[in-house]
Amino acid sequence: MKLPAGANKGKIAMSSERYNPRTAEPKWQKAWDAAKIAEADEDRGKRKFYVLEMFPYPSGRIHMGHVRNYTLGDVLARYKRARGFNVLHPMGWDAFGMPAENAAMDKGVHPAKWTYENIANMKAQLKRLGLSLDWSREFATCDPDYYRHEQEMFIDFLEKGLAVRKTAQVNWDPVDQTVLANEQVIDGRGWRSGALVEKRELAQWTLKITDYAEDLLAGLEELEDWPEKVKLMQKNWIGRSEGMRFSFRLEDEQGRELPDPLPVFTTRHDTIFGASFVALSADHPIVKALAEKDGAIAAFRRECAALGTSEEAIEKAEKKGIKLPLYARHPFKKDVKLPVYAANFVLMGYGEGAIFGCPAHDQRDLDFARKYDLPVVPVVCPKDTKPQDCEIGDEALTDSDGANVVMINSDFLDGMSVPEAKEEIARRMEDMGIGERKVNYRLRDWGVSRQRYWGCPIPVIHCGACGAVPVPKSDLPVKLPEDVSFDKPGNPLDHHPTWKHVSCPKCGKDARRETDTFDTFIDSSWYYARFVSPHAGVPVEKEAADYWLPVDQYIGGIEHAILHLLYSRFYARAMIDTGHANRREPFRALFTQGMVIHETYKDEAGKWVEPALVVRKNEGLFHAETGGKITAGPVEKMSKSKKNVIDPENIIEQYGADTARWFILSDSPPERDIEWTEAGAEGAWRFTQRIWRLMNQIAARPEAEAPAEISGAALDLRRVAHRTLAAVTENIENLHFNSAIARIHELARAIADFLKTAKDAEADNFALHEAAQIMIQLFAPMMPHLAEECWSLLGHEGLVAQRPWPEADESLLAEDTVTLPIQVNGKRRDEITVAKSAGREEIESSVLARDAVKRAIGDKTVRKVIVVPGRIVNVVAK
RNA sequence: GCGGGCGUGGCGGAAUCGGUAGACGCACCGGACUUAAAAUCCGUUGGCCGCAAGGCCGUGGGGGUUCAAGUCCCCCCGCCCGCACCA
Repeated sequence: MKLPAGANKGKIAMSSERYNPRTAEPKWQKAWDAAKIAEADEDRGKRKFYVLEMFPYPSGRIHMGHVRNYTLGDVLARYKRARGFNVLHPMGWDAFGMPAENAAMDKGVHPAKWTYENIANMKAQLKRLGLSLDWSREFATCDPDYYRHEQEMFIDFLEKGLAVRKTAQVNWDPVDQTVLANEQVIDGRGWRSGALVEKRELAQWTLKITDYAEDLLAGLEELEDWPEKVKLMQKNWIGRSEGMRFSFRLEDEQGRELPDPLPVFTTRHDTIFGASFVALSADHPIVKALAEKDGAIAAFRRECAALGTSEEAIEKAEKKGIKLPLYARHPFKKDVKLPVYAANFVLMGYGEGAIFGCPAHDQRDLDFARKYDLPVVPVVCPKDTKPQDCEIGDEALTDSDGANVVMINSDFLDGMSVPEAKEEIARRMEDMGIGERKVNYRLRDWGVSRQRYWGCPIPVIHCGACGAVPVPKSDLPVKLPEDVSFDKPGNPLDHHPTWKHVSCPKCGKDARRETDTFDTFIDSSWYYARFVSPHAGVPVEKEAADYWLPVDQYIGGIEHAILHLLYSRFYARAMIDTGHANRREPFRALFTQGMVIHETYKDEAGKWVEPALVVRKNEGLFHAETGGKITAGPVEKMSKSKKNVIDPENIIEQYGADTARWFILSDSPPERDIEWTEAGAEGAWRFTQRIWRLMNQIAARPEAEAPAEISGAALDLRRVAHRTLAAVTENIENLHFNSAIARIHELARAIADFLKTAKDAEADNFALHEAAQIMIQLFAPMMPHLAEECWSLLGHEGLVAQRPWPEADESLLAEDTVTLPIQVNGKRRDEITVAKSAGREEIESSVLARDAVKRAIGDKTVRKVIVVPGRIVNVVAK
């Protein structure tokens, strides 16, 4: 658009109305939909960028955490598109799970109806945020077309032996009436219900994640763009430890040797000469067998089972045991028999469920030995202590550093370092054929059976004759029955009159369908891969996966550091081994965002009050309705229970999506918690209006051709604009959105200042239009609606959303003069502006000639002048 | 207990490599415009001393390395997070 100089000038500037997001935002959202800006290009010749945010559970309404998560992803998606990438930015729904069943029980709504209605609501809310999502790829995990592939892959896992049926002690959530995986038990309580978890023996389907323990650990090394914290948490969770598995010969009280030796696991085989007892888990098969004949042992077992696994329970729990009528022969001391106990601190699920106790060098063993008056023999001694002076008090000596300690009281090991002693024992035990080196993991296999309705049916049929038979793939999907009732506790699938009664696919006899459904974490373990070919007849279409995977940037909350992110990494591997994909790591880069937090409020009665009802006056806070005094409490994660929730819907209604997006990006770096404040939101709103006024002023000026010569203030403005462009580009690349926003504020200020004195000259108008255009493009990823509105106001064609990212002019980034701070003895005293090309001597002499410098030097002698080119000058004087 | 992170004005935070500490925003205060309000605009704001010029102190505390430390090293304090009887 070219206007004659002066046309419209004044008129527009005077009449610049306020920017109205309520009309502008829906308009541009429609324009984007029509232009399909967010749909990934099928052209696979282009560089791709797959940005994914953790998909939401369709609870019914979006919350501020979603706004933050999806805004972060959207900024990146829009930016990468402008940089010429073929961007995949999809959205779906993690739609199975308990809340839908709870709604069914509370309100009598069918889980499917409840879920799909919630999805519709939330989708509309997400659209109002102006997110550039490729909705053509949308799916919900409860769509039979999604879960049929999950069933198919499970059948492949079964064939590969990656899925097995195991009877195991499981975590039982008595409130949700279902099994939980280890990862889903937090501090002894169910992750969802918060109920104290009980232990139960149950047969259930298990995925062999432990087969990949080593590879899951090794793979962490390659994940350079994952937060160290998350990698460390996964590493600790996998919990690799190197040690030995070896066996004791056992004798009964009459000295008769038992047929089977007793294997134990240890990482401190070097301390074998300090062994003074052997301890078995209360759930060890030997203890179970003995308990059948001995009431006291049976009672001890019951006592252990009753013990909770919560933090307090473990901390308070005394080391306790019961002597068993057995002895273990020491492998290296001929005549020594060690007493055998069942002990409450030995876990059946780790190692062999049996240990040898060396009290001098393990705190638990020491506590136990003191209680039962067992010998405490030190076998590792600090180098600076004489062996005969080495005594153990209430604290075990656990230092095993080769440099600090030495072996004592250990026959052929005496004088060795701990690593040497370990090696020697390992060698001897291997020679004797009683043990071998072994690596143990803390990680357990993943129990995936859940006794629930609203989940993916496990595609198996139990036949009296044939056992567990996979449903033939041609019969997939095994669909959930729709006519279910929730009036009885327990699993509605199990109660259904007909659903489970089927014939065996193998022999045709009457059989029973598996009524358990999958843990919903399975659904979310491979959804990222489904997005590459969401309508394919196979789980993942190979060519699409080869092009799009892995996810280039994954964004979500830290709370999934272990659960979801570890399961997904396992699934990627299992899918390779079953021929469904070929990327070992699903997420190349991971970003964990902080929470959205808000001040809490209480009224005089101590009840929580929602922020909307709090009025701020000079004298303090008051209740909007009752007028009572309000006390502000700590700033905490938004939660319904504390009522400190801000509904994104209200914010969008009041200020528009751009303001919400801008504020949530501006105040804190994205990995940290951000406090939502009314004042901050208003600040963001004011900024949108300020931009709008600026743009109106510029629009009133004619766009000019670049003049041959440009100097003075116009040149300075161009410099600021191009420098801001370079800085913001780098900030976005590094996800430093808060800093990017600070730079954009500065550019806005520079444009406003320039406008005060700008003439109606070609150079000035050119610089203004250029700066405006750059600024619009810079904030377009963050405030996309306002950007389009300004773009069109300035008369540009098309959509900013489809414009390539601007390039900074290198010649404008370079400075010809530079201002150097001058320090004298490390303290800043003055500054000097010199030509960039100025030499060291030149700078030095002009620095020393300055009054402020002379004053600071006083009567001292200049020893040295340090000139760091382009940085600083430091005069050292004594 | 084990492992990890963080600590900068009234607040959120900025500060590639060690190189002007406090960018930018919020809040506050002062001013302009207005009959008034809203909106907007301009300005001040780390602390102490000083009329000013300027000086001294200052990134949780203490020590160290360096011409120079928020940044590197050692010790301590405080807060936060993860795991937790894992042999």
